[in-house]
Formats: sequence, C-alpha cells, structure tokens
Amino acid sequence: MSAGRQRQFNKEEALARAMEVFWQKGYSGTSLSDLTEAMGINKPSLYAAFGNKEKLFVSAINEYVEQYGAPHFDKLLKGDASLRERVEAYLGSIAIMVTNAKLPGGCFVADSTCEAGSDCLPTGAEDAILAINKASTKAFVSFFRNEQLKGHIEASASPETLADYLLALQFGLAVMARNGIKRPRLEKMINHAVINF
Amino acid sequence: MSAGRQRQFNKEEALARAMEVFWQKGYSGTSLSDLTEAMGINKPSLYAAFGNKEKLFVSAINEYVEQYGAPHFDKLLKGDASLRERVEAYLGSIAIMVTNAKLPGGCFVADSTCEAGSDCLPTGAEDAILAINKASTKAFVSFFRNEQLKGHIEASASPETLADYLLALQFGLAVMARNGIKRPRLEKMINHAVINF
DNA sequence: TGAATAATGTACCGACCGGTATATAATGTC
DNA sequence: GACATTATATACCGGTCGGTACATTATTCA
Repeated sequence: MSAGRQRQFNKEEALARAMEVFWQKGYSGTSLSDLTEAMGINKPSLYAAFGNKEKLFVSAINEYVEQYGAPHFDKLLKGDASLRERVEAYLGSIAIMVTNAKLPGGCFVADSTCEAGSDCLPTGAEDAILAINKASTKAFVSFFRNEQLKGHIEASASPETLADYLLALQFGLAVMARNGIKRPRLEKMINHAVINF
Repeated sequence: MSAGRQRQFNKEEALARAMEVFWQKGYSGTSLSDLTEAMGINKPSLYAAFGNKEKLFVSAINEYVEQYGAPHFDKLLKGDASLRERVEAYLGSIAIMVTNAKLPGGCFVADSTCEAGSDCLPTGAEDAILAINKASTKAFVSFFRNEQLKGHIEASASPETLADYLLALQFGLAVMARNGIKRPRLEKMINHAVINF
C-alpha cells in the first residue's frame, strides 16, 4: 500500500451513481454538481478518481454495458428453445429493464446514441458510444451466422441484416420506454416483432 | 397594419433555423447563443417573437412534425399497393430523411423522446413531445383498424400492437441513423422488418 | 517521530447560461 | 411633423458551467 490518505469513498459505488445520473439526464443535461451530489463526493475527489466529466462518462457507459447490457445476451445463447423464442426472451429481458421503475428508464446506450453527432459530446464520449454499438452489431452478426450454420435460419438470410434489425428493435424498445409505454405493451409488440425469426 | 417598426427577419425562416439547431443538438445541448447565431437575430428579437427557449422549442418541434414528420404518412395511405409495400415505402421514406446529409441526422422527435423523462426538459417541452407521439400512435391505430376492415390484416391482429411496432421501428431507424448506419443498410433492414405486415 | 504522499474541503477561476433593462431606430396614425 | 408603437442593438443581470489552487487532514514509509 502506497503512502498517503486513503480514499474515503467506494470508487465502484460512486461510478454506479454517476452512471445512473448520466443514464437519466444524458451528457449535456448532467452537470458536475449533479454528479458530485449523487456520488457523495466533491469535485477534486471526482477529478482525482475519474479524470474529468468526459472520462467519467466513458467509464460510466462502459460500466453500464457490463452491468445492464451484456447480461441480456445470455438469453440468446442459453437453453434449447427455438431461435424465435430466444430472441423473444432477449428482447423481453430488455423490456423489463427499460421499464424498471427503480432504474432511470430507457437505455443509456440508446439515449447516448441519440446524443452522438450532436456536436455536444466530446470526441472520447462519442467514440465510446459508437464502439459499443459496433461491438453489439458484431456480436449479433456472429450469433446469427452461427445460428445459420445450425440450420435455424434460411441460408439466403443475411446475418448482417438480422443484426441490424435486432439492434434497431432494442433501440426502438428503449425509446418507447422513454415515451412512457409500459412492459405489457412492449411485450405484445415484441411478440409480433419476432415473427420473422 | 399596426404602428411600430416592422420585423427585420422572416419569422418562419428563423423558426426553421431554430428547428435545425434543436434537432441536431437537443434541448439541453442548445444554448441561446446557438439559436440566435443560426437564426441571425439577437436575443430580444427571439424573446419578442417566440417567448423563450421552451416555447421556441415547442414551436420548433411542431414545425418539424408538419414539415418532416407528417408528409411520410401519405406513403401509407396513397396508391393501390399492398399493405406491406406501403409500410415499406413509409419506412423507406423515413430512412431517406434520417440519413439525409443536408439535414441534422436522425429524427428530432426520437431524439427528444430520449430526452423526455430526464428532468432536463421544461414541462411544456416534455408535454409537446409526448403529445406528438400519442398523436402518431393514434393515427397508426386508426390506419391499421381501417386496413383490417378492408381485409388486409387478419381479424385476430391487434391494431394497437401493430401501431406500437411501427412506431418502435421508426424510432429504431432514427437511432440507427445517429449510429452512422447508411441508407442501403437501413433499407435492407426495413425489407426484413415488414415481413410481418 | 518526522518526512513524503495522497485524499479532502473550501474557495475560487474565467466563461457561459437563460433572460432582461435600456436606449435607439423605424414605422403607422393622427 | 408629433406621437404612440414596435423592433433592434448593446450591455448587463445573477447564477451556474467545467475545472482548479490551495490549505488541511490522513496515511505509510523511513
């Protein structure tokens, strides 16, 4: 252990609080005061631990992906259900999250993607968002390619197009949640949307 | 004509410029300086003509709906093509718009819906956004109900669910555009998404 | 028990935020 | 032309923005 006073707060918990604030209010809508208040620390501590607003945002959105994004993916892979059932479970899992009243509502990545290209985000933040979406697309393409090899999808189908469709659906779900649409309606919609899987 | 100096700028053109700024940068990301610069007027003129930032935003997003939202709806109604073809034309028309390089990119309403519920929007702005989405949903429901009467949709289908699905699809398109996906990819995705119409 | 190191609290920085007071310029009415 | 009326331009308001200097408080190493 190096010398010096030790940190008076839990860095991971502080990051979780910052994530929630950015998730709810967006990058432009979030001020340092919002952050320090939610994190329970003051500005010098924030800057010492996380760099600056931009770097904290990047850490926050990557933390979001780990905690609230990636876990849904298991629904696609696990179980011996049909492809359609697994996609429905995947989107259903997202629907639960984006309408969870204990969370900020909607999807942090979807909201941030809408802020991308607005010239209001620092380049590092924008790059992080686009990288996350690229990674999601890549994972979806691999997934569908694999399902195709297993014969669960027609050979003529395009994994890339299916990946885009799935990503667009989950973005759509997220915006619908921000629009106040509740889980039962989203689930009916999902049930209709997965007909073509 | 009443007495007094007459306005030195075209109010409709100034509103169009304001709309573009809000569309690109969002409510929180747009400052009065951004607005006055784009509109070519100074702050007192802005306040005299449009009230304040919140009222200008409401005027701007309603102007957007008239100019860039409502026109696509014709693709659903006109022509003797099949329902699927008309929905595909409708979404294709939106895909052209959200990827038009001469426009701010994406959909102003979708972006704003993501800002809704963030506690960063004044109530008037949030109300306007939700009202627009309610109106869209209502129009879609009427449309699908009518198509059902004409026998273009199975009697067991829910016009409400179809409406939610269509709105989610166009939100998804908008976010995908902000994510940098270009028109050809969106069109392939649309072609797949409309299989269930 | 120092000395070095690191985190914290306070107070502050210039810049910009949304919004407005005030003075001036331009117009119609009389 | 006098006057009321309206728009414009400038300059300013208190408050907040993201970020930091500085002094203080803990902590480890010697």
